[in-house]
Amino acid sequence: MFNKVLIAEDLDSISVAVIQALEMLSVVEIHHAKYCDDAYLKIKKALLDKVPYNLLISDLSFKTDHRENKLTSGEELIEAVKKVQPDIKTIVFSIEDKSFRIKSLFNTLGINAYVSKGRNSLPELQTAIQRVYENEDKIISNELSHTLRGKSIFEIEAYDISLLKLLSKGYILDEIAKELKEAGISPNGSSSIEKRINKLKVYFKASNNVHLIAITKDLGLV
Amino acid sequence: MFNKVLIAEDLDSISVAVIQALEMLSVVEIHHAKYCDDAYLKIKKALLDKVPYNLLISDLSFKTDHRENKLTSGEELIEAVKKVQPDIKTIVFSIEDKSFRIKSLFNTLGINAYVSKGRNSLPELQTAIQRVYENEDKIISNELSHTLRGKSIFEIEAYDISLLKLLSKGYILDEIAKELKEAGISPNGSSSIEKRINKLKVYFKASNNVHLIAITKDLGLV
DNA sequence: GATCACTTTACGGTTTCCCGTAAAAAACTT
DNA sequence: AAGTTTTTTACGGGAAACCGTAAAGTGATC
Repeated sequence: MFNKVLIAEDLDSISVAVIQALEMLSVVEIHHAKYCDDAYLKIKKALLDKVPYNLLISDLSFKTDHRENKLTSGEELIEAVKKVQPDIKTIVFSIEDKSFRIKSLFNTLGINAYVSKGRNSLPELQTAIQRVYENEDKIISNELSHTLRGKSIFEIEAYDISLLKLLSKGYILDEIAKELKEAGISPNGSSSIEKRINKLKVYFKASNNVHLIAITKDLGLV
Repeated sequence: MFNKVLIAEDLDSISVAVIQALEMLSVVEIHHAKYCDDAYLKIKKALLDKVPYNLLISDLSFKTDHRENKLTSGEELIEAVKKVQPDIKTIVFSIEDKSFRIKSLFNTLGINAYVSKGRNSLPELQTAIQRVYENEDKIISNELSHTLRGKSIFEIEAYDISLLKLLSKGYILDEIAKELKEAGISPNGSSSIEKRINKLKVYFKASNNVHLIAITKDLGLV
């Protein structure tokens, strides 16, 4: 089993449970950080001292408070950590359950497992740790695996997300067109953008732009 | 100390920690429900058996899954519980930190304490339980008390929330007017509604309706 | 009950959204 | 290379949002 594990989790109510779960797996060294910055520093320090961590278990969202932090999310933390220690194993333990976001965690960050906080997540987390230790990869906890399978024909792409983001910032069509042109993204004619937004409205069964943003906000796409 | 306490919390990672915290306060009977419906049934059953709960500690948001549930949120649960057992003490333990929503919990549901899940929430939860036991009321955990003080001049009322809710459902002005008339809420002239939405746009610095909904969604108002 | 302050509603003009159609451009086929 | 399909862009008309102003209603005060 892993002998040195770091947990990045802000909620104390969750971290105590995770620590307990790790103890049951007889991990000897279990460390915990409440802020991403702290977690990053611990990993760098351990690396310098030649006693690096084998595994990082991280949440995605961290509450903001009085403290100024460079790294504010699990994504940022993992990205930064992988730069200094590419061989570290990573498990994301988060409440997030939107397939779009989880997929991108595997693809862009190369995490080893994703466990969704839920009604039976502690055992799932334990088996995920076990399987990652045995060098398995791309592990998704039970509760989620079904939602990730049922994929829709119409795949939401990064382009659609940018449109939704710009819309949610209050931009009007012409402004979005201008923005995309400057960013070198195409299609960028206001008519095409209009059409694409229309597709999104059909797909999400939204009756207008306001409705569309409300729905996609709920889904965590923006 | 309370001798019979019910915890309504879906995440197992959190409930084990809360149970532990209660044990430290030497609560003898600690029960736990992962679904609002289960919690409600437990409370009703205990009441019938003449061994009622003294305290309910509830989360606000519960994940949805395959199971069909009547009660889907902590608010609904507390409202239902208070109808069958008005004297029960209630503490909300949630990640929510929007002053508007917390205020309404005290005012409309009459909860006894609110503890925000955070970096030091377990001790805060313990003292809250202690103080509720000593018949103190309207307790707000440390981390939040400051944010609730700094109040704005323009108070967002329930009326505004309904407008935003209807907007986010994709309703157009005339439809909103119609809806409000049927619900007996006034003002309900489309012009007044327009003006009110305009005030909200100024207040939230939104450039149009889409932007407004994006912002208020982020704030958790809708 | 007349005056004043404030709220609610009505109305009109401009802008943007919404939606269909069609032209232009690009990509693909043979 | 010519034809076909698909994607992108352009255009136009009607609906809704946007924004200012004016009228009608409401309530408090004296």
